[in-house]
Amino acid sequence: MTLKGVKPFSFITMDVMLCYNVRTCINLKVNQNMHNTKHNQVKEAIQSWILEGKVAPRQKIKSENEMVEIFGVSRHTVRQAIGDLVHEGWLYREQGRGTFCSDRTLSDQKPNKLIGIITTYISDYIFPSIIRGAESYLNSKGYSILLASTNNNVKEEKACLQTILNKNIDGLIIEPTKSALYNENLNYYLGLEANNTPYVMINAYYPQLQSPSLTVNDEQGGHMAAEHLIHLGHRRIIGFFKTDDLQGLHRMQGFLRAHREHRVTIDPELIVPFNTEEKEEKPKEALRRILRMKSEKPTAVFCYNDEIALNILDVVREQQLKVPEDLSIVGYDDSHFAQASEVKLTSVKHPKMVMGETAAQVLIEAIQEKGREIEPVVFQPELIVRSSTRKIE
Amino acid sequence: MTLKGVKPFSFITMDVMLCYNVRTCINLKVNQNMHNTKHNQVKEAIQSWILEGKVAPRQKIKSENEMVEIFGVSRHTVRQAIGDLVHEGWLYREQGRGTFCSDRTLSDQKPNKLIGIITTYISDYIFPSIIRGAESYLNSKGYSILLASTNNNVKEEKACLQTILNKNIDGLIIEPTKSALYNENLNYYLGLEANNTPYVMINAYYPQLQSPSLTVNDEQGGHMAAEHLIHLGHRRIIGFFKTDDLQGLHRMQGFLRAHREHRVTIDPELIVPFNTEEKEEKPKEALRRILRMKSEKPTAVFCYNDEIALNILDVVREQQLKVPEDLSIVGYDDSHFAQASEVKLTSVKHPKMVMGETAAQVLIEAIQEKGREIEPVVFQPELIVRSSTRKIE
DNA sequence: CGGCTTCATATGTACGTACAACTTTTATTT
DNA sequence: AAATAAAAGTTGTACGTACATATGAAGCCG
Repeated sequence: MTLKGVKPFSFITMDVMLCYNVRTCINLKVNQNMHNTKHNQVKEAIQSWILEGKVAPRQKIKSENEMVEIFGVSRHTVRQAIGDLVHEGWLYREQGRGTFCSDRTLSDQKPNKLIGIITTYISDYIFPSIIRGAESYLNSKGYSILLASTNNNVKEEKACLQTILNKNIDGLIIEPTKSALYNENLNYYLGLEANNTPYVMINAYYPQLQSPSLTVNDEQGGHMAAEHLIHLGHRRIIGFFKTDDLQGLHRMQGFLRAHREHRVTIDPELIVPFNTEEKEEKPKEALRRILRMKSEKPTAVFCYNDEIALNILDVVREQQLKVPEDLSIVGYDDSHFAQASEVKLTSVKHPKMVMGETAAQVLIEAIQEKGREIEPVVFQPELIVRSSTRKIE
Repeated sequence: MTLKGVKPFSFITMDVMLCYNVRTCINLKVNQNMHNTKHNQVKEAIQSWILEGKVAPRQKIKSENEMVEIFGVSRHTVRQAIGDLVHEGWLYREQGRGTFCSDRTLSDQKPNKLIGIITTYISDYIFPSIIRGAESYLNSKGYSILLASTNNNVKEEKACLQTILNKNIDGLIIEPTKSALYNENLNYYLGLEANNTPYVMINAYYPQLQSPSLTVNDEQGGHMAAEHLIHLGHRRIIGFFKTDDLQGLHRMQGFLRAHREHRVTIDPELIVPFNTEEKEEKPKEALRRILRMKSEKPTAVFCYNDEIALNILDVVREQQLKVPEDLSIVGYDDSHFAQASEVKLTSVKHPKMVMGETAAQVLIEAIQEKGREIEPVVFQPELIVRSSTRKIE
């Protein structure tokens, strides 16, 4: 009874001899693992295929049943051998497809089943949805989540990156800080790549870095919102845009493009940029100022997001105006806020939970299949028309 | 044919059902890893012995044949489960002697600077504040955060506890699931204590377990809200209470006590209990029903939280009533929502970020000063009076 | 008592069968 | 030609058996 396909050893014949051999070896603490069990011989045979280059990484090896024939052993024994090699990282199995040689080029780190997530704000109104989407997917895959937030502050981002990268994570989902500006933490991302740790950026990306990202087509979102208002007959539309992240700039681009395409001239007075620190007061004051102006009154407002829209609504009430009769308003994000007020906001909707989930998904794929490129995903927004906008003459 | 020693699931009976269940779940990308294979159930059972402290390090666990009897599965299956756990470092085997629990304390003694946080909902409107409070404090102390959410579901809580406890955390902040009901995961908390890992509960606690907790005095909050309305002259006050967590029950208690103290009789028709699953529709329908009734109309409403209050506001508008002229409304939590609408809600405010921060603080103290008892903290709520309540005759 | 065997019990190896779950290929139908 | 169904191939789970090997305790005996 011999293991057919293997050269060096035969079974029973060597068995007795080797028993003594092994026993003496044990004292020397050498080759203790080299029991000449059948599954170990099969294991070594497979291993030699890999080492000798007979199978390349990602290439399918012989099926279990073929090996049963080749080695003349039971399937159980073959599975035992393969199982060991899978645990040791030589192979991976895919049900229904086969067993494959893994790419052990730079791996060799025990999987921690740990994913880092860095967001700008934890308590802001839409990020929890994104986190939740990622959380539910990752949890279902047995991964844990390491969470940190940067408060849209580059220094804090640096601190987050440092603490999280110390934890030997398998992957990272990050919403970059102030993406419109130059970021001094680029080195950390380059380090991630050098370390072969996959990462995805959500909501934004650094143009300098060609990093995989999931984004919403904000240019189109801004375009949709503006076009909606223009189609309703509005010609003087105020636009509030946050300009320290790319999302705001893109929304503004789309907003302007819609105006150009429909040959609506833009009054620069009506374009109000602001940054994170000014979000509470600047848009409100700008609106009051614009309403005081002698020139032709604006008839519509596009807001960077629903939160700003609600602030704007406060000013509208204070000025005794009515929505949508006197002023149409379009928000962005389609958050809880959009339906909280007496005026149900027309808003640009985009996937939130799904984005988190997708981020998690592509990340896990990149982890499981080392070396696989993460392809950028762009989500298309959708305009949800409610009662805050109306047609005018 | 059932896996005897394990409570929750039975095999073949569930097997076929779950096949389909799993298949549908896959589309939802949920729980894909939680195959309910027999060897996985056995594995989890053994793992829980360890986590719950039923077997100490270096102690022998039940033999394979005993487990065959206990679980009613084949030896092959038991070996598969044990094999996995050996690979993952939970157990080690010695031929002829038995299988033993490995001593994982010695191996990774180094402080991990890792704190687990388990909440019910991540995306719900006030929890992000709590998480953020904890996050900012912990980050400043150089700790990282491991996050998971239970969706207020006991089964998911179990899964969270298992994955997080695998990660060798230094401490745990947990918001318990459905605290008004009996919880089957108590063993895990006892295991934490046995393992000398400090933990704090927030928002709720299990009376059975004498666990350290941070809570809001919800009884007083309910009392304040009701007393405020009674002082304003209201005598028929509707109360919406969530009754599957302790917070809701406490708010109800305080609400009732205020009525008793001021000798205001309570119409049972006006007390509306609901649970998590019914929160969207039941309160709204109840209000419509009450307003249709022939009896004397109620003049005020107390809502379990601001989210419910906003739903109620929708019904109020639909019925063409005015707030506060026709109906006074008091909310709870003083969330963003309280100021989102045209009616600025009177609401019961409690510390949110501060609670998260305090939880983190006491936990870190308990970690640094081993053996120190964590003293329970009760936060006092505060009534923020806005324009949704008014005096009546 | 010390040393030996024997026996019960534990894990380790190896064989076998059957069916489930998944993927890919082929054949069939529309 | 495209959509659909069936078949074949592959890994995954689970049952069973048998015997090998290692340990520890009980019993035997010089």
